[in-house]
Amino acid sequence: MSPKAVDKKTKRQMIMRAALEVFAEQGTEATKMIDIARRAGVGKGTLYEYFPSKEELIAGSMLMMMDELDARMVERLYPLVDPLDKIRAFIEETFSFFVEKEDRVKILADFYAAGIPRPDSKPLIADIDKRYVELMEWLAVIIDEGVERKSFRPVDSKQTASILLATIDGLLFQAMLGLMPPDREKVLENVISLFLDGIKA
Amino acid sequence: MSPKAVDKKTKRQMIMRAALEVFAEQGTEATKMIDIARRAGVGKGTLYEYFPSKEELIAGSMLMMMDELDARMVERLYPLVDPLDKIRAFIEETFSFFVEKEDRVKILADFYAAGIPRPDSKPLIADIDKRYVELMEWLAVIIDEGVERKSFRPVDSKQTASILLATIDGLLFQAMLGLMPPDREKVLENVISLFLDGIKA
Amino acid sequence: MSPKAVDKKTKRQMIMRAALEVFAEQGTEATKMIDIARRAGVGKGTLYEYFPSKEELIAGSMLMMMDELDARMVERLYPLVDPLDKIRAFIEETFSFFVEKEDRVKILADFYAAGIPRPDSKPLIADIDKRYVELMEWLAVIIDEGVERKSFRPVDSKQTASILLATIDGLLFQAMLGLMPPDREKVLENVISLFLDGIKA
Amino acid sequence: MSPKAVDKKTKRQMIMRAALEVFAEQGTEATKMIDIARRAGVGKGTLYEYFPSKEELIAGSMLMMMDELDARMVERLYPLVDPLDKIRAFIEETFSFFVEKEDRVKILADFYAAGIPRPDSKPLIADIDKRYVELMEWLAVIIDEGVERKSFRPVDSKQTASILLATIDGLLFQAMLGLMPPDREKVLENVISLFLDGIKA
DNA sequence: AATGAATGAGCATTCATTCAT
DNA sequence: CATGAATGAATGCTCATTCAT
Repeated sequence: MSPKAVDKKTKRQMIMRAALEVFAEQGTEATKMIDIARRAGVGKGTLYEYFPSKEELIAGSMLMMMDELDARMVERLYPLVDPLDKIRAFIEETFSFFVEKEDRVKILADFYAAGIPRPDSKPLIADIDKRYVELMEWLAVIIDEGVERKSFRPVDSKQTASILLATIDGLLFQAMLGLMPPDREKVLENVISLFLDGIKA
Repeated sequence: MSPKAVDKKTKRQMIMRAALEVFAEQGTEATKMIDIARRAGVGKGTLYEYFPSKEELIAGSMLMMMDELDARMVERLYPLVDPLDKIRAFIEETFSFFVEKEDRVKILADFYAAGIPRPDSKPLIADIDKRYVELMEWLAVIIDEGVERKSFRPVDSKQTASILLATIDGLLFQAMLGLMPPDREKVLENVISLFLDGIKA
Repeated sequence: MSPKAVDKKTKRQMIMRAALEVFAEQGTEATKMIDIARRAGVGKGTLYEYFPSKEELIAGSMLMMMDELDARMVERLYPLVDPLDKIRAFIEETFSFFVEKEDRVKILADFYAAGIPRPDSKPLIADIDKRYVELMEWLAVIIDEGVERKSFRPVDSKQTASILLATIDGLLFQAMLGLMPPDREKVLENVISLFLDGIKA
Repeated sequence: MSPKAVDKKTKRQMIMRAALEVFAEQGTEATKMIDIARRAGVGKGTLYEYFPSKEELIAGSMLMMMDELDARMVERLYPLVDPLDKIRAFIEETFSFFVEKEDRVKILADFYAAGIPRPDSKPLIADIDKRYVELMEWLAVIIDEGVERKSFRPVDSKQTASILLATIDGLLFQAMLGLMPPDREKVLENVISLFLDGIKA
């Protein structure tokens, strides 16, 4: 990797980071290229040196965000052994990720919208569903471990993973709407407890 | 209510229904007023006789959809007594609603996006969060009933409702991305079972 | 043809006429859509009600011009019998057409450029070459008549037509550059005389 | 002239030659500076070391082409004595020049367009009309010689030159549109014969 | 009331030109 | 000298909205 290449890559990332900020504040649609350029501190034309179109810039930014979350997740879960700890950490980490950076959660609606398959045009982000499935399979492995260790009931691990992921997504959407209660700690505990013990008396 | 007034209201609804179809297919942003007009079989100008702007037409359509879901939910749950039956019916009904009509689920991303509070502009749909909260409180009441009847553990009913709603939303989002497994019946059973019994061995 | 249709067609022509004026003054490339709109006394968007793109507006205008010349030519030559008269009238009419309307001749370069076949993109005006060939064949018929009547030497009528047309075009290009002598009458006479008698002593 | 200076001049010409190639393929307007730079094998900035603007590069290239044609013409006609031979050679040489180099003829439309006087902006190539006039006068001298030697009728030599030049230009334009018949030899013969003997029986 | 032709504000994108290296 | 990354002025085109009929 020549120093040039690093610079180019770094600048690309800087632009995507600026874009994500503005996307979060205004939504991808309402965001104009000039807004991103100004936020990134570059000229409008410069954006097109790094991305062929607004669409690609959106897709790139979103994928970068996914990669960052993935990386953090791997790093966080790597040292853990107990499946229960892993799941707890998974939920915690996801929440932290989307809340720590101002408004990052507000990207989520655009993010999902970008993955919707439409009849006459490919989805904005091609493999968002594959990424999602990978995540689910990763969780499923953890759940399988738990089942093997007799920590969990013998559940359908894939569907259980799907449901857990759904719950996390759903809660993030509530946060997006401003509905999350201030004590996230307690919410987390309740999710864990509900997920583990159910609601039945 | 004069017959004229009824006609007006009916036509308004017809337009909103046409709009929802197109929104589902293309997303609200990509949908042009002319698309809606054509689908509704009216002229472009006519839309503006019934809605002052595209924004209001979007908001109106979404609220109509919410009202329809509400009405169906009330009708479906009204005869039920057992809190468990009510919750099961709630989940079932929500899924049916979003799946029975071709692609209705694809409106969801736009729907949530419409409710995001933005710094410099009010959310497209003003009270989406209140509606959401009402729904949650409704569910909370059901859960409270269950707790009272000792069917459920003594949980924080509001948070539990929030979590259940989140799970349902999340699963619908997965469906939106085309990830739902074909056997919704089984998914439903798993959700219910997980929600009731948790995962713990 | 309903009155609406007439209006639509008429307005389309009005726009093309305005466009031709501006094209002549500035060249097609330097002409902005807003220039044409202003000249036509309509809004910018209106142009797009009648033409899907600038390219199509250019092509349409040029074709209209060709049609006008064709129509005039037919009308002018129709009453004539003597091939020599026809050829003289053909040359006269072409010159008048391009000179009578201020600067119409200045469209010619763009006009021909529009017909150039390019490797990776179809020519702007698809059948300009066919139109040109038709014109040549038309002239060839006249020349054949002249040969038959023994007014002309037995020449290759197609090539002779090609050459005559070339001469006319070439003179128009000179006019375009501002090189035409003021006494067009005399030029015409010289062309006719040269074409008929050659230069040889 | 220092060796450096020669290099500079040589490089300038190399750039102009590259430019002409691209102009022929795409037209001057569609040609981007980067296209020329790549074809010339230099950086985009380098072009501006040799030409202050795209406009000047176009003008320079066109003038270079004219100079090349002039030089060839002088060399070709210099040994000839008979005015008829000169004229034949003139026509032949012009045709060869524009056909031998792939697509050179396709520059012609842009070339003429560049010479059109526009109301609010000087023509791209300032003296193209003067060059054209010089060429005509040169031809006129040849014709005068022919008249003097009684080879030609006593014609208006300037107008005759204009007409001959027009014919050549017009035929080149036909070639530009792809209309030239494959047997250029025969076309040439016909032009000569028509020009000399006319068409009259 | 219903319509759709007309409109122009607004935006993504292009590309000639500059200038730091 | 040579370069190409950076720039922003310039423009084709879209589409929500208006309003005369």
